[in-house]
Amino acid sequence: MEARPTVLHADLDAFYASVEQLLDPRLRGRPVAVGGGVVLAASYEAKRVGVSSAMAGWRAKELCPDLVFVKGHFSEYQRLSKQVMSILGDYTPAVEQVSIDEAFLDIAGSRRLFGEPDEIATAIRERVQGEAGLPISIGAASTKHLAKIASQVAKPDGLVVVPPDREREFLDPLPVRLVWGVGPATQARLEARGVTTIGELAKESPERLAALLGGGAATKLRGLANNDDWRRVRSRGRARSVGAQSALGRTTPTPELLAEVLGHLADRVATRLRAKGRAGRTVTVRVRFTGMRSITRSITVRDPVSATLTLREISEALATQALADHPRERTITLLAISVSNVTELPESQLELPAPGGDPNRAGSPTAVARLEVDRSMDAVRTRFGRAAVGYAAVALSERGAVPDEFRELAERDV
DNA sequence: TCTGGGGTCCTAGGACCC
DNA sequence: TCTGGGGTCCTAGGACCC
Repeated sequence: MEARPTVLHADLDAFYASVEQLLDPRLRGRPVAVGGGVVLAASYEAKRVGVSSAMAGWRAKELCPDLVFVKGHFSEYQRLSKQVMSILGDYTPAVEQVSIDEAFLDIAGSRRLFGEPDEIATAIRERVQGEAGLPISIGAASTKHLAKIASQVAKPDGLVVVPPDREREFLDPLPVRLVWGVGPATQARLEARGVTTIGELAKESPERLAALLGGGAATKLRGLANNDDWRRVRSRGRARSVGAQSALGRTTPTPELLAEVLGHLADRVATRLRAKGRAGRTVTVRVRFTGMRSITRSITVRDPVSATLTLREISEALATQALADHPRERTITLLAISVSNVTELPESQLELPAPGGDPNRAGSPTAVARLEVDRSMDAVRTRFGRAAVGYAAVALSERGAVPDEFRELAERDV
């Protein structure tokens, strides 16, 4: 273990909201929420009175009557994120971007050039503020986990360096919720046993934790609480699954509705897969009922799927089955498709026509024809934009959903 | 009026194979 | 004839993260 903090975690503060305040000076110092029906991001002025992301718009307004809603400048988020990541890359090649607004840096090899961790972190913060106009918090420590906790403690607009000889002292009094992997459910279970701080978690017996959380989770959590974190900073690989979902409000699931919504989702997912020359063998459909209860149905097929129509047919069959299994549920609130078991799209799907009309068989005339239609459509869209062409049933009724640009911000490379 | 949309990983049981 | 033990894959659900 390195005897100095060599991992930085850099985290832009209230990113989307900060960008809006940067773009429109009138918003500075005021509580701002990006979004409308639902809060996608909140400024610190809004967070202070309890507004948080994913909160229903009406609820946020209730908590904060002065709240200003803005629609969001999604291309600016993308641009500024790239600019910030590029600044980070000036200090080390080992940058692991976690999301649009967050990254780990391994600065073990940067000391000669740029100085001690606190000097590097300070320089980064000044440059991000000066060049991009955005506040960024940084945590510096010997491991990723600890660096991440340090940046959370540093927020907003701060820097926290944890010296290696004071890690326990730093960690022990903090709430368990700061441990990576402890969400509301785990927190509640731990607190029911009187475990509220990381120090208490670290002292828990392995047996008691395993009984409470299951063996795997217990081992992982004890490790993190004891600061045994071996994870390296490494650039992020490709996504292992691709999905899309649509919240529907309260809706009656007619066959027509399934066809329309799943058609749209299949189109999004399959288009992304084809764009990267990939396909997936496992298709999972999720149906959510009122009260956030949700179920999934999945199937793993022999030949990887990337044709829109094939994905749509499989999804409709799975959704229909899921609904048939729950005949008493009359209302659904969300439909989702996910494709996993992702591999390269085999060339054989185009080159080796097989006999028979089974669209699920790679190389069958039907399968080849479907992919050809898809490729033509992909090409038209590349030239004229997404709305230029689509399946008839997919002519998406705008359900007041989140704009596509926002979806794209969260997409990972397939 | 219960909150969007993109993901990852883990668990547990069953099927199937050797 | 019943028994073992290990490994892999698949499905469903759950928790978590940004």
